[in-house]
Amino acid sequence: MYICSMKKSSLYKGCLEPILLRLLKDHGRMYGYQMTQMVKDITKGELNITEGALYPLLHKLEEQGIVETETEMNGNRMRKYYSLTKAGKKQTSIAMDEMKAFMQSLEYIVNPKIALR
Amino acid sequence: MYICSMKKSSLYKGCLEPILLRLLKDHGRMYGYQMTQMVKDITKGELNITEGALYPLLHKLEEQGIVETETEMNGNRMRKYYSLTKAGKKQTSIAMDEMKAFMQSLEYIVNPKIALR
DNA sequence: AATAATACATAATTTTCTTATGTATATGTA
DNA sequence: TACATATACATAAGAAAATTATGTATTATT
Repeated sequence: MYICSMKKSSLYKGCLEPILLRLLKDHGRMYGYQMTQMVKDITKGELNITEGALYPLLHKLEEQGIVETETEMNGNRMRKYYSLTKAGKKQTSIAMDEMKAFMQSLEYIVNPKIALR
Repeated sequence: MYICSMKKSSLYKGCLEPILLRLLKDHGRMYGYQMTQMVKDITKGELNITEGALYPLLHKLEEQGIVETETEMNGNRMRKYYSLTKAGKKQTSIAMDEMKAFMQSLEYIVNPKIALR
């Protein structure tokens, strides 16, 4: 075998939806590009959401009634603002509980000494 | 829209490989079924690795020279033991660093007050 | 003037699961 | 003893959820 310069495959696969829900819960009303920048900022450059993942997911969430949108013009440039619906807030609450359980599970696995009694 | 009993979609998508590497790093030599049971145990039933995800991944890791195998009989029943190769240990070290960075990123997002200075 | 950043969108492809199915042995239980 | 469950592997079909590539267009920077 040979060691190649393994490209870091994305671990956050599967976590993108709860991440976006959390952002919207905390910041109320955001547009897509803003979400990518904010996630990059608060994770110190670690998590970079690709547009190909972001926009289709936002569209799906809108279809499902989790988020609702308002399109605004910033100069000549469009911004599509997303915010949680009532159902979306309920869903976010569930998703956050799941996330916390998931993160605890990862702790148990990655830091067994600390996590286990 | 209507609220359905949302099935918890698997958040650990993408994390399975580092999870298995961590297990093998900590426990040295394990067989597949044992990995599923151990993960279920230490996560208190939260993470349930399906066989359809587990075995193909183990085979891939073997192909890549990350793990090596020894087949043993337990009575009349086969067990295929996996352990990290030298290259696998190096890869595990990298994967663990990535995992920790990822987990920190999730903390930043899910617990912004605690995580941010 | 050219490049990078902002801001959206979508299609093709790949990765990585879930679900279903199959084989076989061992164990617990009614 | 028969049946269900647990142990132990494997693989195929399908779905989910990304990546990568591409496209349009405006604004800011060098």
